[in-house]
Amino acid sequence: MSKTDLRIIKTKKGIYNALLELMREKQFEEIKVSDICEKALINRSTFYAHFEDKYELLADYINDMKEELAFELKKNTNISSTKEYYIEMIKLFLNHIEEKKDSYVAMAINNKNSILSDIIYDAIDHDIIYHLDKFDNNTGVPNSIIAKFYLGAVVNVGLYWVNNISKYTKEEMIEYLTILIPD
Amino acid sequence: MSKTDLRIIKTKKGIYNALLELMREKQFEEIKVSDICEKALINRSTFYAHFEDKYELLADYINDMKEELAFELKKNTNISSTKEYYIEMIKLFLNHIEEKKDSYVAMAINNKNSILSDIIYDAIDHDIIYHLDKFDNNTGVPNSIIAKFYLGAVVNVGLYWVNNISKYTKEEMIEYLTILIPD
DNA sequence: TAAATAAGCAACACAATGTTTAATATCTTT
DNA sequence: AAAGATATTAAACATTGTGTTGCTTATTTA
Repeated sequence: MSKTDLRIIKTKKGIYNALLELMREKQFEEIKVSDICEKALINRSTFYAHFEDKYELLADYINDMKEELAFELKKNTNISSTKEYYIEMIKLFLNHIEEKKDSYVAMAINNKNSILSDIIYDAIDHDIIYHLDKFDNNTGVPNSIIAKFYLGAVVNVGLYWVNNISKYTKEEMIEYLTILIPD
Repeated sequence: MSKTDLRIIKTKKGIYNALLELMREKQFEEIKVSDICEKALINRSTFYAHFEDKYELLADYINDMKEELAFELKKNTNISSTKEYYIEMIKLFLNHIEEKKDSYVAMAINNKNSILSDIIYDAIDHDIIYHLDKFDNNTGVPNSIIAKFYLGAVVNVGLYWVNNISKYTKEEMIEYLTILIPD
């Protein structure tokens, strides 16, 4: 298992950056493979050597973000109570947004949050249901629906923050969500 | 101000239906203008007489759904309390999904809920903030964030229902949401 | 430094888009 | 029901972006 050729790493990184920049300017659909190549300073055939098309490129990018987020969320070892678990999750989630701000904001600008939702839901959804199943539930509401409810709530607030990231600090956001989530 | 030519109404309707059918089969991106025309039994130049491209077509369709939903939600005259307002909203919302099931399910199948979220958020968002501003808020959390929180929650549960519409009845969904929303 | 391989270049076929024209069908109006 | 208006058709066309290929050049690895 030899390491990847430096040139490959370099061009791939260039392609990703070009995509990100372009997504800040216009909708993904309007972006041409040739635009990406122009910005990344590579030949078009080089692009096709690495990706089938721009959709695969985006999928790869999204997948990376998804994996990174999922990796971060795995750090949540707090299993004392449901509420504490949620809060810890939220902290990890907002931290990650703050760190990868550029990617998140570009996605938010570009696609009306839809891609972002996909990323986040996929990363969190399973984990949360699995967690809920470990606790008693005397509400009469199926766990799957409880999970969707709070997941949707937190993600939507998170997205709002991505779109208004200068308006509130991360600490304020955590405080607000802590209040809104019931004990 | 004369009324619209019957031919126009007919072809536009045909185009919308064709789009809907195709979206049940494949992703919007994969759908060609010529596919739509083939299914709608019209000439391609006719399509271009009505729409700039398939994106405008989809935008128009989405806009119609948005307006219909917003129209339904206006029927919410319940201003007694915040909770009752929410519940009434949810009922109108789920009713509308049930009535326009075909459109919603096609969108859900097709685009991972992203388009749907746009439709619903846009229709509800303003209304909900406006409503919240009329009541006292002693939680310490800004109204805009409270709105995003519950809106995200309800919409996400709604989307889950769209994707699993046979699993629970509308009445069950209303019951669950009534439990999850605090007094 | 030699061998391997990634990137560049240029030409290509191809598919789908969007436009235009004149002929034809359908609708509206009187 | 006929005349006039206009939406639709069919066919041809230019254009654009895609994806591929064969060959050359540059960079990296070992």
